[in-house]
Amino acid sequence: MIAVKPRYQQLKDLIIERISRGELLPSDRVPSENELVESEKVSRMTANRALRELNNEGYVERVAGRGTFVADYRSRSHLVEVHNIADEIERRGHTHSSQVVRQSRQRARGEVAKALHVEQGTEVFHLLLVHYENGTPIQIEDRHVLTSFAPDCLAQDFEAVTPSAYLTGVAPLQEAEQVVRASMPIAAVRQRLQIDASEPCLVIIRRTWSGGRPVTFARLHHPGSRYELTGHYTPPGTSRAASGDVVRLEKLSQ
Amino acid sequence: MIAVKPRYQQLKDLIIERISRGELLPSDRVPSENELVESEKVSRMTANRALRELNNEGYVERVAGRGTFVADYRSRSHLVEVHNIADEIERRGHTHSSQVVRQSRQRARGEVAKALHVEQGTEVFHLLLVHYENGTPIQIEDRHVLTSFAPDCLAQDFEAVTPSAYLTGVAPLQEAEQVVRASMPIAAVRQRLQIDASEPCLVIIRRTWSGGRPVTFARLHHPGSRYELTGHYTPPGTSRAASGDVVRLEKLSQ
DNA sequence: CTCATCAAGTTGTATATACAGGCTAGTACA
DNA sequence: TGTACTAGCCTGTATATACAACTTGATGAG
Repeated sequence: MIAVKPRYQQLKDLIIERISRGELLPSDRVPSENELVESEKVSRMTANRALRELNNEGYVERVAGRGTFVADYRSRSHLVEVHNIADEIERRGHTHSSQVVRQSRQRARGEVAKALHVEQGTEVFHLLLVHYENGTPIQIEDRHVLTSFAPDCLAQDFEAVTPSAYLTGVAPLQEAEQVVRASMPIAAVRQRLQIDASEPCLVIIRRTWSGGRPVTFARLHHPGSRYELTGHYTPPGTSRAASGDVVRLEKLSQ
Repeated sequence: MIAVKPRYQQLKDLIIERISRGELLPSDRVPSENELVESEKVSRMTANRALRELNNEGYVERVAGRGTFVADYRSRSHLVEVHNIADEIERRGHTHSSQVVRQSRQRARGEVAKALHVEQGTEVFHLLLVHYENGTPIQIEDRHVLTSFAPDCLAQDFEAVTPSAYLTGVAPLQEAEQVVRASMPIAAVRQRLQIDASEPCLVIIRRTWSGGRPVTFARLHHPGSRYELTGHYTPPGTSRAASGDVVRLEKLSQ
């Protein structure tokens, strides 16, 4: 695209860039329309359009009389929905805990190498955790992460901060792809989820991009009898105006 | 909400209303900005904002130099993603067929009445179909529809036109809610899907609204070994501008 | 000290105006 | 006949201006 972007788009890019770089953190104040008029030499209507669209897209929250503020990741349902399993459980009023089974450096092969777009044998981090809701196993998280993306991955305490929360902090998610399946688990999975041989698993296989390339690949196994995936959709035109709170895809986390 | 809506929102509502009523059909021309200036006594910028937002929300397509046109339902990935199973299968280059097992009037009770917000015992339509991909069963569609929503439901040939396609034609979808589960099916389901007792099902339970109230409630059973749900998400700020084609939730159909 | 009032800054909306650029149909010209 | 061009309509953007409504903090009266 050689054509110059319109001015309002340049303003949007400018602010998204500052947010992505962590220069502006959630709930920080974003330059007001009049400040943008001065600093960027645009008319107020142009600044208004930029901030208004960023608001519609979920990047910022605007309050008449107060100002414009960087939206909390949590409320950014347009960006990849960032619920980690811990939040999800706590929102239900239950207690979350997790146990790290494996946290190691490992050579990617087969499916993993392919999913992460790396050569067979490339070193990646491997995490294996079991998440519990009120002491009952609810998810096995089997995750591979690009070493270049999160170099300090081995030093993290993932029983204190979930991988999802950690990875979100390392860099903003930009794209996600997931597959949901129903399947019978192997014995090792059954044992960790404490389910019997007749119970299926809801399996989510998720790949997440940042900076244009896949950075993490996760397989999440859930006991079929204790977990379900819910989604709720409302089109922008209708209830956006009415309720103001649109949830696009619940429980899609990193 | 007693407060009057802003003028640009009134214009949007006006046009959405015309589309919903079928007065404006896909690819029909929508009044131009200047026509709205005259007929609605607004400034061009206000008309511009209304049409621009309708464009962003997927209701219309705009072409500089030509005009504004009602978008094809199919391309409205913002509204509830309207893939019916037949399209999905044909896109894979396979052939779709279906068999109607039951198509009747029935009294709603229990879960169905609750889901559709009607009294126990209210008459609703009940559809039970099996969908096949290349002759192999891929989905059992167990659907209940409000009689007031689709009065001619019993007269339809659902082996020719899928319920999803029919219902989309009757009125536009406005809201959808779904739950995805993995579970072991009962014998009747196993038999219809031609699977053995050790195979789980991916079950989608979906409720769809139109005009502010639930109009259809569907339970979709898929063989776990032959079906998976895929989703791909790209945030608006990033690839919207880049690719221009954002798919929000694949395979979510009515 | 407390409460009411007010000023300043902010967003939200609406209008008038202007120019650039895309598309189409009809016209003029060869 | 056919081609080039242009007038007219369309969207897309940008600016200047105006007023309303909301929020906060300061100021002043009681």
